[in-house]
Amino acid sequence: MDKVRVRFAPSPTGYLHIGGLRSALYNYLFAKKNGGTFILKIEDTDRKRFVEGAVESLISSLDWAGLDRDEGVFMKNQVSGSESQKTFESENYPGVMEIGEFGPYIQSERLNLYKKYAEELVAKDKAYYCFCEQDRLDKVKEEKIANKQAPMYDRYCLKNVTPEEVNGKLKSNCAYTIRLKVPADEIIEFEDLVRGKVSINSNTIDDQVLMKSDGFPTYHLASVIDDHLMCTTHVIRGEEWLPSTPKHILLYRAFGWEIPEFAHLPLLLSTDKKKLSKRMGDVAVEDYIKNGYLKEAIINFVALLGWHPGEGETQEIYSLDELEKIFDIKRVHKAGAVFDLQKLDWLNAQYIKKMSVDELYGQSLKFFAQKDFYNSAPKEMKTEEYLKKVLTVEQERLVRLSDVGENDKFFFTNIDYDKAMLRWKDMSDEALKESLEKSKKVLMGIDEQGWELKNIEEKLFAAAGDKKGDLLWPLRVALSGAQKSPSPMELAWVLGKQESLDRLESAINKI
RNA sequence: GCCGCCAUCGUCUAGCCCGGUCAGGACGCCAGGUUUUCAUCCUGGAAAUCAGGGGUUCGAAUCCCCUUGGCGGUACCA
Repeated sequence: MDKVRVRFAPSPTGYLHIGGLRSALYNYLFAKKNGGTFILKIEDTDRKRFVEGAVESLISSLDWAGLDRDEGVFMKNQVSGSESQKTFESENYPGVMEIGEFGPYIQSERLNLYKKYAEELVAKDKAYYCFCEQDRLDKVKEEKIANKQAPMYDRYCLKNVTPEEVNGKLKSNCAYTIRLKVPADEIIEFEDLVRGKVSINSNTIDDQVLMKSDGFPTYHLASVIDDHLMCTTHVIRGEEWLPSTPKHILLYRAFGWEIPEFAHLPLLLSTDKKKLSKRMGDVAVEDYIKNGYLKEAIINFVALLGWHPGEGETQEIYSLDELEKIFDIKRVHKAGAVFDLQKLDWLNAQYIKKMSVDELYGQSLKFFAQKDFYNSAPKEMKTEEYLKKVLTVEQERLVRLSDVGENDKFFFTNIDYDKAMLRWKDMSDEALKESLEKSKKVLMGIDEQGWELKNIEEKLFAAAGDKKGDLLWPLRVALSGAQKSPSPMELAWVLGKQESLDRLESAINKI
């Protein structure tokens, strides 16, 4: 077999869709597993749906996820000078660089190529010029639907326009499209890597437009030409392409080109089992990044949506490295998978627990910076040391990075609470005051050097004896102003000696 | 409408190819335990008559057929 070459080919119509990320991931994993090449190309042939900045956004989401390309489209600042491969700047996107022998990798920069091949198809009598205007096309479609027929093009231009007329219209710059001449009564069959044998009767296939009147190719033409010229060996893409694959096969045949292998991935569905859409919540990878999900969790989660390593594998946590080793395209499911956030949350929490405090700190800073309670906190509560302590305590409770501090705002703000909250069970005021004084005494007895979690715990537990609640509950509330919080020892440790004593003092003053 | 694809706990799934364990795991849910609260963690539980119906077979989630349902496509969008 030729060296494996696969591609991810998004359209710059918005941000990277979570389903797109999964397609990219499966392509990437398939390439890695087989020692192949992973290529990123851009399908920007629809000028109406083009979104400014989308190419750059697509690239940055892919990079965030760590799906490194071997070839294709990159940001300029990513390209190091020592690349041995051919590199060149994109014509249409200023910040973008293309790397590889098969470029350009952006379809809008390959227009001449598509035109040439489309004309070749006409010359071979595999395609024809069509001069029909949209009005007529719409009318034909309406009639067919009214007659309960498939709404296909009626081949008017193939049947009624003579070659002389074609030449005349071409010379006078009439708008035209080029359509595929689909042969009649043919069963088109192919072997899909995940679905097995798929077959369709050519009579149900429309004479697909290949070149649009604006001079741009349609997806069908462009992707086939690219895949051939770029030596793509495996076309791994979403299931929505399954019905048009026979058109692509017809195209390969018309050109006399070798047909690549196909693998059509099941769709990602929202909880109502419909195709995952914006209405059901976030679908853009960027949104997940903003919401504090880790790339490890997203990759892990999305990998298992429609694929499983097989019998005997009961593990749920897989790193990208592991996935690269065990991925098998033949084990991809056929049925669509519902995208359910609960398991993602669980996975995310698992990965957060596994992080070092340094890592957690590094990734949490930008989330802290978005919080009002953090921004208005005093300087000493924004130091690296202080935040790392907060994070140490929060680590096992965090589900998303964006939650940092949310449940422990008292680490950053003045606290305010009702005196009654201080009371453990039916403690008297007397006993309560005594309890707080006792805590104060214990904490005062620990010097700054000894202000370590372990030491604080030891001393406080020793003082509490077997009536832990009597001592610890009032202390918790005094330090946090909250009923739910980390342990009072952790609170004291994070807050530091002075702040802890201050908060205790003001609790005592409430009584 | 027409064409195509698909179908195991609420969700992600193992098992299906090579018929023969109470159909296994994970998330979520419920209960209990650990714990000064919350979270973590541990233990246990409920949860799929394998979409339905027919075959084939001593025996079917697994093989065959039909039905139903869901999804996708049906654009000068990808």
